[in-house]
Amino acid sequence: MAPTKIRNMEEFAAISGISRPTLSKYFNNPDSVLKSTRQRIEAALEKHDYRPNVYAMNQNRQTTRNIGVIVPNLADPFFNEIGRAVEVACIEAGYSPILLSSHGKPELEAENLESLRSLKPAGVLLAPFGRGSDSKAIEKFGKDVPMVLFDANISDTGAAFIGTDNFQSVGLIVEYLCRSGEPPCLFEMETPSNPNSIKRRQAYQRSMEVHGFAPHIFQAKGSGWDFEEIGQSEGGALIRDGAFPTNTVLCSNDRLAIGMLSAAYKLGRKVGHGADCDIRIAGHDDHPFSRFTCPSLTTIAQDYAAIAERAVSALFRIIDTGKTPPERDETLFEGKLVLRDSA
Amino acid sequence: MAPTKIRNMEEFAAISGISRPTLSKYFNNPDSVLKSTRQRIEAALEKHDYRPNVYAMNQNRQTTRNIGVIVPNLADPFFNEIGRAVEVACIEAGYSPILLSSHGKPELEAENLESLRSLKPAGVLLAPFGRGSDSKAIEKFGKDVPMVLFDANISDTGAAFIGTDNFQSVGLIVEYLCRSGEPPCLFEMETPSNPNSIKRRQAYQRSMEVHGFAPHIFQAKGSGWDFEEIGQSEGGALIRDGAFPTNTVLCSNDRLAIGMLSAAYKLGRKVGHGADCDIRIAGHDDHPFSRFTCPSLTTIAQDYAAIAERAVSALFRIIDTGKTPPERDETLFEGKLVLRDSA
DNA sequence: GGCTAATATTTACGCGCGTTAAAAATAAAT
DNA sequence: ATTTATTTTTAACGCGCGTAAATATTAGCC
Repeated sequence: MAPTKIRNMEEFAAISGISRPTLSKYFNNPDSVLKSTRQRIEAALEKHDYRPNVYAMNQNRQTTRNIGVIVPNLADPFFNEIGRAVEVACIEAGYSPILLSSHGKPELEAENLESLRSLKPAGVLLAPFGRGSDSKAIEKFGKDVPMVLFDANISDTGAAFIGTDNFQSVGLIVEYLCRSGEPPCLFEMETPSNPNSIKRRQAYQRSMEVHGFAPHIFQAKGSGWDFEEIGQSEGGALIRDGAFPTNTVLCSNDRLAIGMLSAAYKLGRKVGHGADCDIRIAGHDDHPFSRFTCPSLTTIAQDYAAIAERAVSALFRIIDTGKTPPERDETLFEGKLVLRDSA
Repeated sequence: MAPTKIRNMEEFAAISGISRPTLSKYFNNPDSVLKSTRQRIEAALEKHDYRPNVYAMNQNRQTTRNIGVIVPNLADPFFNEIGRAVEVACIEAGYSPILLSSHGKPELEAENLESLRSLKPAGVLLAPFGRGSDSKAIEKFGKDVPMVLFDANISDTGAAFIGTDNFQSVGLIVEYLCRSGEPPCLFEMETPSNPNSIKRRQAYQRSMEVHGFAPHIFQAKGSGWDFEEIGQSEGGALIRDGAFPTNTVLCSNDRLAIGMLSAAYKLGRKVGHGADCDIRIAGHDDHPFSRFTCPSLTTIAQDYAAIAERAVSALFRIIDTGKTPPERDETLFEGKLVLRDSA
């Protein structure tokens, strides 16, 4: 905020009385210089408002302080929240996150990886599509750049995977539903784009067996990311036709459930666990809107914060040590049951 | 995808038989070289997979091909959609959009502007908070970098503003509500963070006068971005207490309406325009979820695509001509009435 | 005060590309 | 074929900073 405009580090060195190499060290790591000189630099910084040229900084550096973060779709509140959590964790660690969304298009995922490549990121946090992902491209990328996967796993790809234990979480809600009423049917996509869906289906089947019930799985046609639409049309048709053998439906994710709740309302079916209710509907993910559905949605909350924190720290361990640990870290956090009115 | 790894433009010049300055021209604007040489370059590019170093490219350039896009909150589907539309328009124009979210925190808006500054963007598209924005910082930024505002206006700031005509849109829905039933009350935030809210209040008042009705405005306490929560608690209390003098409520935006619908459901009030309904609720913005609320929400759809296209073209006109037009472009697009079941 | 270890300065080179000016080559026009 | 306009090549410099090596300075500790 001073009258003097500083054009480069040379000038700032002259005006601050600190040598340029020392300044360079400071900007790359403020703690790498003596406390007294750091204070001198920061005092001068206050007065003269100089910022090093980002492009010149990164040009000669083998690795920048950029962290790429790629999620399948920022419009999906789940990825928005977890993306945000990851972003914050990176900033706190002194890195510059670059958050990219593939907007629901798997081909954009590979493109995003390529644009990241030219930014020479120190590491990448990737929530892959799973099915639909160009897994070879991702694997190749992971060999060049430190990469940690989260939310959805691709086996043997990336240095680590952090996600939610679908077997635990689905087991939890199936157990609750069985205990509190009729056993649930499962409603999911026919060709789920997300590998978690597959895990959840398996978990559902296993849990039902454990409780001594026959699993009933209903798969909605259609693909893409319009889950609410599909839940409404396909799920609504199933309700209307009385296709569900029990009065309880577990949806593979909240967005399907939201669509189905909408359909149930239109059909005049009362959803909930009250004596006067026709059907129970539950979801998975604790979508931000599930508190405001009619009725509010019983679901499983994933531990965003823990997943983000762990994914980031796993990545930084690799970046700091400079080598991937021999054993691939696969950490699964537990989901928590969120009881609301719909089931 | 070739075995040879090219390290820099010099090597690529050698291997492709094109001189380095010509390559440099090509990468900055493929159309600036002769068609025949362009084809030669692109043929070589296919074989050898070289990409110029982004950092070295931008280091000496006064202006990059980066376009900064800042929205208040990407978690809000409205900004997500319009941000995405703007992003696509930039890519189509051959620029690299950098989409930043201020995550609902006005102080992050200024920070985002600062981080953009060091990226030397060719231009910036900003959807400001309005109230809460550091309008001086924004104005100052606009003097240094070509900047176009969208969604929310700040007078005399930036080279242009593109948004929705709230007077038209609110007039439209008020007219519909008056014509089809009891005149609407207005439900809004006490201290709206968005200047559109203020415009909508004024538009509501004027429209009610035009139709010969007394305006009834109800303001919810609370601030921040948890509109659904506020709509549910505050709006729900108003319904419960019978505070609304008519049976129709126009919410200042869909997210408030979604919260209010949730509250109405909990209270057992039937929402809609049927004879058996207790209350009508309408919104504004055509939030992606408003099709799936219970009942589906009657609202106003903004023309995202038109706003994005116009904002981007206004910005590029400035960038291309190198100077801001003498007259500040203020374009307002009309909203469209979306009739659904809630009102 | 004297010693050692840590830190800062001086000097100098290189990164990959933008950019310019003059010379050469090519294309377009007559 | 000749002239003219346009494009490409050659050659060379600079950008702002990273980084290395040698030297000078400072800090910490008996």
